[in-house]
Amino acid sequence: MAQFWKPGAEKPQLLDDEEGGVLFVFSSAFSSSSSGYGYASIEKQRQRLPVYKYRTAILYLVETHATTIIVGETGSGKTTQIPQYLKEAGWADGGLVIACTQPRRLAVQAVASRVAEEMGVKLGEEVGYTIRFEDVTDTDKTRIKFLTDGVLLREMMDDPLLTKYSVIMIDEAHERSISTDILLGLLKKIQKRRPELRLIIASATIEAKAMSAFFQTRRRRAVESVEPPLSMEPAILSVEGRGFNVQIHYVEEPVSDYVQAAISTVQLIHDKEPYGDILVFLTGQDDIDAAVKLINEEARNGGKNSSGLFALPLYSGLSRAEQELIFSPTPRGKRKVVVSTNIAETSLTLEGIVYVVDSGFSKQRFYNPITDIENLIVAPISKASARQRAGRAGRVRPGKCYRLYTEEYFLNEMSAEGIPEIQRSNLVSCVIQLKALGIDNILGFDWLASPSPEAMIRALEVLYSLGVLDDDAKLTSPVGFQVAEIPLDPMISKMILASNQLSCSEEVLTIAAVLSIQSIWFIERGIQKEMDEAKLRFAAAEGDHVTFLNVYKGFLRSGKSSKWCYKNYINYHSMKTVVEIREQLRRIAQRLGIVLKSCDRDMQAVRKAVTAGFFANACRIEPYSHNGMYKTVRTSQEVYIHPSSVLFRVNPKWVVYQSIVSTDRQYMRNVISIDPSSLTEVAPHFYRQQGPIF
DNA sequence: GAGCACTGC
Repeated sequence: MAQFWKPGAEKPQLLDDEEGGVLFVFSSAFSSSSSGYGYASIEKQRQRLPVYKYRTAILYLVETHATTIIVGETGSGKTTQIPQYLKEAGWADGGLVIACTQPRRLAVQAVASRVAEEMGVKLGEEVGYTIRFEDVTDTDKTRIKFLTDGVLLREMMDDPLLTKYSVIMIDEAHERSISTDILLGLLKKIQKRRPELRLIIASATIEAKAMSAFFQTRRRRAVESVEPPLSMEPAILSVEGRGFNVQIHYVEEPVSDYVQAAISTVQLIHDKEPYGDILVFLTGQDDIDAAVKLINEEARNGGKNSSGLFALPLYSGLSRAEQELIFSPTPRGKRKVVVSTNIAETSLTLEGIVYVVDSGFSKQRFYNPITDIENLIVAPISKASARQRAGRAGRVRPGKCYRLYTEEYFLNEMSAEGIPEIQRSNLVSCVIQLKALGIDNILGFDWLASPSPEAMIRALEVLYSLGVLDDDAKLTSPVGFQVAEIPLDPMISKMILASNQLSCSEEVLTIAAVLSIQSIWFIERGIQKEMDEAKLRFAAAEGDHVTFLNVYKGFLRSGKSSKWCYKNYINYHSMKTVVEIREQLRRIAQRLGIVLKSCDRDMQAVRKAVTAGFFANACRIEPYSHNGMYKTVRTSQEVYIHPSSVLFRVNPKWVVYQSIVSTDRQYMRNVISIDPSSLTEVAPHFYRQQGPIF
């Protein structure tokens, strides 16, 4: 491990961290020159951040090491300060740019505007940001650029060595999103070609050792031609956070029902503890709605200990108004309980939380490459997640965290880190992106965590069947390159390409945009009947895809009205996103030479285009089936049409689906009826191999 | 008869 201290400075201490690894900590503040901006109060605030006393150390490490790993808890100020330190030290001189990536759009925007404010510059000039649909940068002026890691990956398609950047900081690396993992693998490759490029990997947890081992190049010797010599060995620096102390409580015996246990714990806190809001982590909408109802009923029925207690749900599917409720300050004499999914673990930060109740579970995605199905499964969280959850209690003052599992379980059974997303997902998009960047040997790629060979092979098979890869697993021309250019699931991209010859690109672009978001329907319990009736107003006999076209037309006709959406139980937010994605796709399609044409009422063409992308997901209803059982053509799996589909209970003989959700049954989502002859027509190579099926 | 969370030229 890298050992460094600045000559003449106090020698840093080596400390054992709690996982038994060695960390590098500086024991006293380093002197730091003022940056000279005329904002005294902001400058003072900056200096109060924990990261400030490491300023000189960070700059020295970045100068002398190709890769610097910074472990810093929330509140250390690393995200906003380090890019500024680098800029002040001259890393953006000569027209170069300092990049800092985030996994989420909101974080990119928030951090960029904060940094622009601190520097006293207009956002979009010296400090800018880029997220999908929004490029707030100026090619000539922007020196510090915040962006999502997905955008940086896309930028590599045009500039594989990312030559305009002098330093790239990958933030929140511990979250291990697919994009982060791919990016880190590629950046390691770039480093070999561009030794002058500096990487900073910022992570909240002590995964630093694994990360450091990954960036350890075989060539251990330093590059000595430069001064000071550049070490290829990663440096690790730990920066403390600024959270308050959180006292952890465990249950003595394992609980059997964590919803019930969470409710009792909330009541216990309300009964015994001083004021302060409570955040409860459960797994999904079902659990959450049930818990909220029970807590509020107890409070209303005048349970003597429950007065003043009120509970609110929090999950991604909530409307704007419901979300605002959660962020409004708690009235005096009241105690707010927010019952949330994982969304409150990383994406949203609630102020005023003093108590956290942690069920120890979350819903996680798992991919099975054999069946090619992604499942959502309630699974135990990792120690890292548990710490993150606990930390939510210490933002305003010292707090308490009640874990609904035993200490013994936490210490001995809970895994240190979660399984990285790349090992839990379908890899088609990831593989095509690597192929487009010229990485031909996917199996031999230098992964931070290697996906299973089965998953990689499955992805290669799917891409081969789509005609995106050839026999040598190289991108085909033009189809492969075109599909890679479109920022969507390759099956959807293939559907768009097919629409060109079928003269229905206008319709298919709309369908593609809708298929690439979660759902356009507004979801609320208790009003199912009204919602179903509203859906019937748009329902098309062909299936969900054509229904989406009807909704989109209606939305445009209403003048993109939010009222119209509300009246029709359609998610206004989703529709706005659909319009944006469609516009982006329209531009890309035109660049790819796709002629924008409408097929008017000829839905045959639309069905054929959908089939050209999703032929591998063809299903036939079981003969004499009275419960709507289908079998997939490829693997003969039992599947059913999802109750949210307009084809639910309609059960046409042949369908293709977009995806499968797996609960007690395997449900097909987004289903369209097809003519089986079109399968052999659009994918003869695929259906000839499968043997006689009709 | 039913939905963890993010994200992309």
